[in-house]
Amino acid sequence: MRRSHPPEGEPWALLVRLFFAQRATLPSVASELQLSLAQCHALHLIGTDRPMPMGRLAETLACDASNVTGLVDRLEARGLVARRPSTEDRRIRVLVLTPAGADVRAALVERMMAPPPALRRLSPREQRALVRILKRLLEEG
Amino acid sequence: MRRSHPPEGEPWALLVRLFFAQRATLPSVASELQLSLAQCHALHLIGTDRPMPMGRLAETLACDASNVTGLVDRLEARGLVARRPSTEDRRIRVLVLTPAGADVRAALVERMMAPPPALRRLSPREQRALVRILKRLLEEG
DNA sequence: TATTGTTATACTCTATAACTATA
DNA sequence: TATAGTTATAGAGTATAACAATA
Repeated sequence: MRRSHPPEGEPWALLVRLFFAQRATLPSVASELQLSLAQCHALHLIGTDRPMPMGRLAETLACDASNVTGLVDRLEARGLVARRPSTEDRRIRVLVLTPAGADVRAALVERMMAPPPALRRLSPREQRALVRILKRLLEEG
Repeated sequence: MRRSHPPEGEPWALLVRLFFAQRATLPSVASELQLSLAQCHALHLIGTDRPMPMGRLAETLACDASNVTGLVDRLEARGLVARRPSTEDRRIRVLVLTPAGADVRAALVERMMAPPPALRRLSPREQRALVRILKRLLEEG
């Protein structure tokens, strides 16, 4: 194996390890809620701030529109989301969460956003330093 | 929407945002190399330190063994991996990278591990602080 | 008997292309 | 003519259950 990536101690290598460690928990959360990863992602995006047209969901998920049709079909069949006609453009269908969908989404966000125990072991000063650094990392992309 | 998850400024919320921002780049790396995400993951795991029995790959990928059969079928059809009989237990098949597979894997790791430009904007002191904090976060799991 | 990997089957995810309704 | 969404179709990922070879 080539050693072209950064060595162990570099910050990025550590972040990647943290990503993978965290990524491993998402499938268990998903199966706990009887959702696929794609459904988790979609449910997370629907019903945040503003109504979600299907086209915008496809764009945000970076997938084809035809894919969203089937994805929403299944979420709708389970009573989690509903299609509503747009009042402005009759071609557009906006997605809304049903009460059941809002509950599942809340449970999902709850578990997804639950900080790992290791984070609580950081001192307040370390937590502030981490927040400051992460904000700088998120400034651009 | 319920506000049960940590508010914006909390370190974990920021890490999750960074996680999703980074995760969004993997599909483009994958399609660049003509690989699916599952194939990326498998290729990354095969050919690291020791030979990889199919059963251990299934375990590490947290998926069923029958899934690994098809996954390896396709990687093998593309000439990236090969099945070898185990010398110790004739039920076991171990996976090895072909030279072409090692090249693709190296390109994958190269791109996956490339630090984002934002990381370079951190001062050396910030980078050291980040490394120290991330090591503490990774101590346990 | 138990374990490793495969096969058969079914469902979900994903894309491309052709289509309908609307703009 | 262009756009939003659907349908048809195909390939990949995933799981369960039944199976063959080996332990």
